[in-house]
Amino acid sequence: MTRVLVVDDEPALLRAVGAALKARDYDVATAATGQAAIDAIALTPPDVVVLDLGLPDIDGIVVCRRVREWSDVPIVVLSAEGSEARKVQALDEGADDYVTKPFSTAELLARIRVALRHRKDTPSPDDEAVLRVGDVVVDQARHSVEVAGNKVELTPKEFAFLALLARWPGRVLTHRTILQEVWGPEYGSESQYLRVYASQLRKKLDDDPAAPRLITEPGVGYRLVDPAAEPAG
Amino acid sequence: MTRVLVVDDEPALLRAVGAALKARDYDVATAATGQAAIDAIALTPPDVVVLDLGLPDIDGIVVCRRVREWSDVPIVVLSAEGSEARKVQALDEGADDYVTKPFSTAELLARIRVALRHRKDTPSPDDEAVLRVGDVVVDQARHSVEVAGNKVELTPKEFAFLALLARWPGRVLTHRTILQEVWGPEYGSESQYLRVYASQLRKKLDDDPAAPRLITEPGVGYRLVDPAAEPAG
DNA sequence: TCAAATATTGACGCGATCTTGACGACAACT
DNA sequence: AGTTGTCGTCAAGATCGCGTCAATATTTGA
Repeated sequence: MTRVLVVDDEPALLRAVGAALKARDYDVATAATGQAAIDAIALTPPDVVVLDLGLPDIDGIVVCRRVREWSDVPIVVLSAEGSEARKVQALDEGADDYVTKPFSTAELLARIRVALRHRKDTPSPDDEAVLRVGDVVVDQARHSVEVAGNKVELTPKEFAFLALLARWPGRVLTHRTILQEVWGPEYGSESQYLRVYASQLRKKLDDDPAAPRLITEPGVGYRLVDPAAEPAG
Repeated sequence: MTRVLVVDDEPALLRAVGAALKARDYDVATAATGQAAIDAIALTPPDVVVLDLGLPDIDGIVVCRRVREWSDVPIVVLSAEGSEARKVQALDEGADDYVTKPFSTAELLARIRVALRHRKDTPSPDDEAVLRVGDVVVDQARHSVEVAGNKVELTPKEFAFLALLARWPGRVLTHRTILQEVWGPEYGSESQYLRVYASQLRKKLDDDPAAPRLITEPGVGYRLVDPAAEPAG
C-alpha cells in the first residue's frame, strides 16, 4: 500500500488530513516534529511526505534540506505563510510542491497524486527478458526462441515449458512445479503431458541424445543443462 | 540549453514570462493556441511547458490529456480560475503543477525549476510523438497514420491499439495489457475485441499475410514486427 | 433530433494446439 | 525371468483460439 507521512504539530490538521488519506486507502503515518519526521523517513521511507513548515523544533525548510541529502522522496509542503520568498526557498530546497493554507482537501490529494506519479517506477525497456542457456536463446518479450542461431517455432505451452526451464538454468524443476506453472495451479499429477511436451521440445530443439540440452531427472522432473555452470558435465 | 514552451493567448503575458525566462538563460518558445502547443511539443520537444488553461481553441485540460498520450514532458498550468474542481481535474489529467493568476514571477520560476528537476530524474523514456516501425508511421500528436507513404484512416480505438504496439516495436503485448491500455483498467478478458480490431487493422494496413506487420502470438498477444531489430525475420 | 461513425456482440468455419490412449523400451526390484 | 512403474513416442480425436463477417447498440457530430 502507498505510505504517506504527514508532518504537522497541529493535531486537528493531522486528524483531518489523515482521515482523508485513509479514506482513499493510503497507509498514513504522522510526525509532530521535524526530527521525528526525519527519523520516520529514514526508518520506514514513505512514498510521499506532506510537510508543514511551521514545526516547533526545526524549520520545515531545514527538514527539506536535511532529507534531500539522502532521499528523493517527494515532499509536498504546507504553509500558512504565503510569502513569495519563502515559497521560492522551499521549492529550491527540495520541496516538490507548496500548498498555502487554508487549502482544500481535494486539491491536496490531487497534488499528492501528482507527487506519487513522479515517483512511479518507469516501465523501463531495460528489463531485457532474454534468457540464454547454452546455445538456446529465449526472448520472453518477443516470444521467440533460437537454437544455435536458428529460429524455432514453438506452441504456447511448449514455449512456457522451455521458458520456465530457462529461467532456472541447470536446476531441476519437479513435475508438479512445471505443471502448475505452465498448465495452471489446478494441475499437478498429469505427468503424461510433460512426457509429450518434453519429447516435442527435444525434437524442435534438435536435441542430440549424445549431448542433450533437456535432461530428464527420473522420478523428479526436468532441467536444462547450463554449460556455463558445469562445463565439465 | 533548457527549452521552455510558454503557451498563452495574451501577448502581454507571453512577453513578461518570456523575458523573465530569457533573463535566466532559458531557450523560450511560445504558442498562442492549443493546437500550436501540441504541434510544437511534437516537433521540438521542450524540457518543460507552461500552459495557460484559457486558450481560444482547445481547452487547456484537453491539451494536457492529448500531450500525455505520448509525452511525459512536465506541464505547469497557469489559470485565472481558482476553482478547486478545475485544479484537481488538471492535475489528474497530467499537469504537474497549477499556478493561479495573478502569480509572482519568482514563484513561477521556482516551480519551473522543480519541474525541470523532475525531468532530470527520469532519464528519457520515449517522448517521441512520431513513431516509425518499418513503413508504418504513427503520429501520436495528430492521431494520423501512414503506411508506405499512404495515409490511413483509423478509428480512435484502432489508433490506440496500433500506437500502443508501435511504442514497443517487436515486443509482444499480452491480451490483458492491450485491453487495459486501450479499453481501460477494468477490461482484461474481452479478447474478442482484440480479434475484431486486429482484423480491421490488418485490412486497413493492407497487411500481406506473406509479409505480415501485425503478428499474432497465439495464446499470448500481438506484436508489430520491427524490421530494424530483426532483419533476418 | 437525426444520421453517420464507431463500438460491441453473436455466429461460424478453420486450423493449430492440446489431450488422450496405446504401445514399446528400459531400469529397478522381486 | 517376471513384474512393476516410469519414460519416450506416436497418432487420432477433441478442443480451443483465431479470423472473419454481420447484426445490433452506442456514441458522435451536425
